[in-house]
Amino acid sequence: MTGRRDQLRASLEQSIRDAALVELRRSGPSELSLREVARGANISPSGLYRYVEGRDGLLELLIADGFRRFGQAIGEAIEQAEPVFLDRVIALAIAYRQWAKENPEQFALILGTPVVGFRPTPGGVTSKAVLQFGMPMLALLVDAYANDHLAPVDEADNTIDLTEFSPEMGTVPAGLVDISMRSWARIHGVVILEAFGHLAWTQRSVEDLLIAEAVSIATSFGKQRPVPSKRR
Amino acid sequence: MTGRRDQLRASLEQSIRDAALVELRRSGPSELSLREVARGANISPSGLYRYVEGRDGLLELLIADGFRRFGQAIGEAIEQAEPVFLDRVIALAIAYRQWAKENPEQFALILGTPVVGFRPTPGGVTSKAVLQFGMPMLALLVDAYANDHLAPVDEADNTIDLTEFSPEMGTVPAGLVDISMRSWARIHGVVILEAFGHLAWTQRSVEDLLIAEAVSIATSFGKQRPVPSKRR
DNA sequence: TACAATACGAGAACAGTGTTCGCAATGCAA
DNA sequence: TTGCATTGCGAACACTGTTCTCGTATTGTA
Repeated sequence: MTGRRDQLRASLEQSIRDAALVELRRSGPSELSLREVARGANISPSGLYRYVEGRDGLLELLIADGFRRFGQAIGEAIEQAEPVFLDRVIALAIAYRQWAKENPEQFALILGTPVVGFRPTPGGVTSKAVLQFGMPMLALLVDAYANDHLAPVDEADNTIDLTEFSPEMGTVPAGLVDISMRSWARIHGVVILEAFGHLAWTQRSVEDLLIAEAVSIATSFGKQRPVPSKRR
Repeated sequence: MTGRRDQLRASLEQSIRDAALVELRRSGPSELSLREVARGANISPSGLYRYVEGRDGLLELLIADGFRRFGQAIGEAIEQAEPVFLDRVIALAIAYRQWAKENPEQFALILGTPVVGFRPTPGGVTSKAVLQFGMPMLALLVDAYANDHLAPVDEADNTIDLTEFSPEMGTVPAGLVDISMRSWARIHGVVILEAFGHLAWTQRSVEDLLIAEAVSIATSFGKQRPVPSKRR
């Protein structure tokens, strides 16, 4: 099982992962060069094909890794925040932006323009990672809903079966999924505009903008409670 | 002025534009092939360089064209809507999504992952086109504000000088620019998530989601007025 | 009209890319 | 030790963007 061959293979797989990440950070998603990765991993270009299914396979590796790390960062940020809906949404938003700023190439790789010719394998590594990514955000809402921190959700609406994606989540009211997607879209909208340089023309603080969005999300969907600083 | 040479040049320039658009629609932004465009325009690859400054120049052409057409589509949609804030925001959102769906490659080109190695020339074609793109959205808010359709905006806040970008707009309260960016981000967030396939896992209607966002934007920033269907 | 200047288009060439194929060497199990 | 699957490599192929050179065609001018 752990013969010499397996050890070498494992170590080389790691080298390739590392070299690919380095190369991604240097060149961006669409310019990622297989030959350059091979050089970084001290292997011939053709030899790379024993470990990776061409360029698309390498990208799938990086995409899965990106979703996994991004989701983990978000999950940790939410858990470390006070167990209050508003605080958690703000923590989520800030963590979302921070990860995007710290990993711009990987952020662009997983949530930017899809690399054409690449379709994630239905049951493959990517699909699983995408769920690991999305679950902390949905769980935040499911938790808040269970703890009665959310404004009433239309339960009469049909429910959505998520067991296929996340067994422990089970079935969830469709309204909750809508809220989740809308909240995600709002945070994502600000972050991706900034990440791709479309807010560069203004001097306004993007962080302030993002926090305003988070507060707005929390007050829109959360139970009304007095906010100490400002009231409108 | 309009000698034979100028005619040929103008016609070939058009051919190149057309061929580039066709090629973009076929292959996507990062795979756009200069040689393929040359083939489509019945010219040699090297001959293309008499008309276009390499691949980046060709992309700048397409980016400028995309921003221009996108902005125009949005502007027309807003003008054709009833001169009511809510209606106009909904029209904006729907037009935004529709253009993205009808021009997916160009949408990805102008608002997706930036093509690395490409930086828009400061005073060049692109910068101008970006403004043509953004102005209808900002104008929508400036108009609504002037006509007293908006909730009070903090005027004590400093104002932002836009004469550099748009002479007729002049200086605008910073709060208005913030609202504009936040509104844009909310619509953009939904649309780009859908465009890049991240909402494919759900069966919920993205159009419903988007309209809900538009309504929420209008009620957040607009003057309160009774809404016939639902109240919360 | 004749000429020089300019613009133009094409072809060859270069360095780079992803990918495939066959061949030798190596590790492993029988 | 023998047989076999795994591994890595080099060569090759068809591409790519870009540059350079070299005739040709068009233009403005003398």
